[in-house]
Amino acid sequence: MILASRATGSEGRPHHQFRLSEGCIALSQTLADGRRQIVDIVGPGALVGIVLGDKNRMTAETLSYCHIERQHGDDVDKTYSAICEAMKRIEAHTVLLGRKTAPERVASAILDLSERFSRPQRAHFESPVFNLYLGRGDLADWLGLSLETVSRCFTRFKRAGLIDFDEPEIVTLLNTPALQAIADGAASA
Amino acid sequence: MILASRATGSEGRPHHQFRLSEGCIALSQTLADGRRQIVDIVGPGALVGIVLGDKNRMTAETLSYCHIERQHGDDVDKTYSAICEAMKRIEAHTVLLGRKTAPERVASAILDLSERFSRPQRAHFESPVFNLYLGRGDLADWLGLSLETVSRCFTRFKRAGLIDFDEPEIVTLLNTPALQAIADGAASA
DNA sequence: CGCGCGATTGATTCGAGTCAAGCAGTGTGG
DNA sequence: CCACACTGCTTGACTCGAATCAATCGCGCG
Repeated sequence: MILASRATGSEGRPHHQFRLSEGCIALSQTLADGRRQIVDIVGPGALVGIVLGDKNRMTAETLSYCHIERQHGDDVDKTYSAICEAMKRIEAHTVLLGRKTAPERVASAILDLSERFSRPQRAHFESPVFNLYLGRGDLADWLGLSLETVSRCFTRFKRAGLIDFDEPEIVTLLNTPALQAIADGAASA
Repeated sequence: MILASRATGSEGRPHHQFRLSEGCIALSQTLADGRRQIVDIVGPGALVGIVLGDKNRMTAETLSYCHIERQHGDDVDKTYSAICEAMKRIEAHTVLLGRKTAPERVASAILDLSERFSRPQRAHFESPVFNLYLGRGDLADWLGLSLETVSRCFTRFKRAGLIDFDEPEIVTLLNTPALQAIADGAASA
């Protein structure tokens, strides 16, 4: 499914925003020769359409069943805090893309997505399990890597006992602190 | 000069924003081991403090003499369009960091900065000259490259007759379309 | 002068990309 | 039911672009 990117009026600020209440959406841009970069992954609670901005050539595609509700633009405080969230995500991602190594990127992504898409845990002592809505190729386009490199990092983390997965999209976190250390650039592998 | 990053109220939306009327400011984040990433370069007319968001650990440093004026937060339309501009900049930069090669990044940066910091041209047939407010190291931290790679790209463009410079911070554009082609990933070198 | 800082240039290394199989799961049609 | 194609993931061998390491240069300054 492709969403049209018309959430705003012709020039001024938008009269309403769209809030994603359920699901996962990827916003991406593509260069002339086909190189693709996913600019943001939108999860439940976030606004679709801010990142789209006003006149940006941006493609949005849903990565799951999605439910979007209209939020009236009058709720300025709510909108403002959602914009701040989006900014924070993109800033953090900028650092990731500019300065982190491949394993650091993948660890960061796993932790980020696990927080935003974690399934309700049955018991508090269970390891958190979550659904990666992105395939390896989408992850690559989000993290500025190649599909193969992403895959290699996953198997490396799996072999190191940091994560586990049987189906490649359903991931269990086995050692969150170690992953965090890698994501922060404090650990070697 | 280091600016404190307190432009907002404790939790809600800010009561006022700060608009940069003159000069150039770099907003950056740094990883534990010292790797630095400049997240945005703020030029005249743009708001300082949006990108800072609410609770972001972000360093702002001026790269020139700067003049900042307070803009009251009530001017929502103006603020909104400034936010859109900032979003556009960061989105474009995300694509740059994730998917562009070193020469493409440098060409993009030169064109971006030339637009935002071009000196008034004496005559319309003159080649545009502008002041790079960033040194090679800052450019590297902005473009996700090493200082040396940035330098090499500059000399490469100079030898190819695309740009010229005597002092390394004052650049003349000699072939804007070719630079644009490189920036867009449509040309090889 | 001698020092320090920023930029340039060169030689070498290395991380991630590319190219190329191979494998499992899923669906389709004979 | 099986052969076949197709899609997404994994794995391995090799290449290459950019990082790193290391001089060197030029300039401003105490």
